[in-house]
This record gives sequence, C-alpha cells and structure tokens, in this order.
Amino acid sequence: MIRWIPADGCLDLAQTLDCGQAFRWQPVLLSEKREAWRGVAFGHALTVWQEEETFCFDCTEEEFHSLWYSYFDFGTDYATTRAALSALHPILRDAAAYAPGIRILRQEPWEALCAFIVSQNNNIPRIKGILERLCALLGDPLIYADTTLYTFPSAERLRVCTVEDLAPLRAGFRAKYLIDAAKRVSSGEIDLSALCTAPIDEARDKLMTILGVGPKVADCALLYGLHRTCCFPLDVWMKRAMTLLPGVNPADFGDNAGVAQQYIFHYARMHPELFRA
DNA sequence: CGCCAGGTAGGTA
DNA sequence: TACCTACATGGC
Repeated sequence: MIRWIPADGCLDLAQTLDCGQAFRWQPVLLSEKREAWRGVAFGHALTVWQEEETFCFDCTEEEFHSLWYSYFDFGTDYATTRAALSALHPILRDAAAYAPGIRILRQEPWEALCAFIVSQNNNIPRIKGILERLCALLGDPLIYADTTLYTFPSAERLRVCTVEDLAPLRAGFRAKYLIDAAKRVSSGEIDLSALCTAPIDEARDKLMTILGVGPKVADCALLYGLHRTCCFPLDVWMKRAMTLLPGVNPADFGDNAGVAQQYIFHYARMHPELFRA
C-alpha cells in the first residue's frame, strides 16, 4: 500500500471516479467508517481511499508509478488549470468551485471508445450496468480481496462475438456498434495508439468511420482514451453551457477543454435548471 | 405510465 | 446542408 498526496492538492475520489468520465469504479465499504473506491484499469485492480490529506493506493510502489500515477494524471497541475478556467467566466468559476477535485483520468483507448459507444442515448446507471455485464461476460476474472473483478475484454475477444452473443448485455442497438469497433480495431484497420499522435481532425475522422461513432463519441474517445485534450468539446452539456458563457470562445479552453467539460457536466447534473435548452 | 438518457444512422427535402 | 425519426432498454 502506498500513500500519496497530489502535488497540486487536487483530488476528490468521488468527483473524479463518478463524474461521468469513467463508468467502472464503484464505492466499497472497507470498514465501518472507511469508504473507498474500487476499479480495474489496464488489467489491474485497485482500491483507493482517503485518510485525512493522504490518499492510500492498495498496490505496490512499482505499480503505482508505472500505472496509477499516469492513470490519475498526477503529472498535471490541476490547481493551475482550475484557476485559468475560473478566470474565464463566473459560471465556469462556479462550476470549477463546485467540483474542484476532478482530474481527467488517462483511460485505456479501447475501453474508453467502447464506454462512450455504450453511452449514446443512454443514462449513466444503465451505461455502468451494460459495461459491467460486458466485462463479466468476456473479460478475464481477477481474484481480488473478497470479490472477483473483471478486466475489460480486448477487441480480439469481442470481435468473434455476434449480436446474439451480446444479448445478455441488454445493450440494445449498441451491440452491433461494439462488434464493428472490435473488428476495425483488432484488424489493425484502426490503430488507436497511432491516433494519439495523428492530427486531431484525422484521428476524429478515423474514429467516425466506426459504425455508431459520431462526433460526440469520437471526441470522448479522443479525450478520455487518447488524451487529446486539444479537441473541441462537443458534449451536449457544453453546447448548452456555451450559451450561458457570453464572451467565452471554446478556443479559450485550450488544453483545458477536457477539464472544463467535466466541471460543467458535473455542475449541470446538479443544476439542470440552468442548462435547459 | 410517460419521458428521457453524455447520439447516431439512414432517409428525405 | 438541414432536418426527421427509429433505435433497445430501463432509470426515474
């Protein structure tokens, strides 16, 4: 177990792990008063919780530095990011103040792509359920603590499935989208790692050749899975938010577009009346 | 029950 | 280009 205090002092586990950017973290009760979050990424399970100002990661030091440090984006200074966004507009300042502990997770490209394919025209509780069933059905089991967790299934594993095979997911019309994505990625036709460095518009266009991937899903995959924070936030909440932010140009977000998106999305969920079209 | 969900595909004018 | 609607399922 390793203890860690983010250099920028910025981390709220609930805000970061349950703000609609990742769907596979779940709260667990370690003891009477100790609440933690448990999840799987890159084939590794983790339980993480907070004690005073310190965060406790239930993993080896090597695993923390080779995996979780990057996953939680500890190399980025979110205090500076939050200040820059707050200066743009009072509403953005309020949104940032509302969820100051959000960090943008550096998720697996393939998992993020699938997660946001599943997210389309869907609600967060059901998105979580579908992804959980997908992992239980096709992922590899990880015996961990007192439970069994599952890794996210590879594209190679998913590509051999039929829509009927995926019926237990109850993913509806999205099942065929997942299979198409799996075929395109596993065949090498779409090289996700190459899209990390390709020109952003080229990367987005490439992703949008996948059935069921439009501009929104593509941008979410770019942001959360490929860490392309320079992409324009197309999120529906952001579109509505821009009408509330006179004088703010989306370009003003710069590399902080992803953080702004999460601030506003989180804020909007709590204040929906402000964001009605 | 009805409305809606972090949209997109496929069709039409 | 700009709309329109079906889509599967279930949370609320």
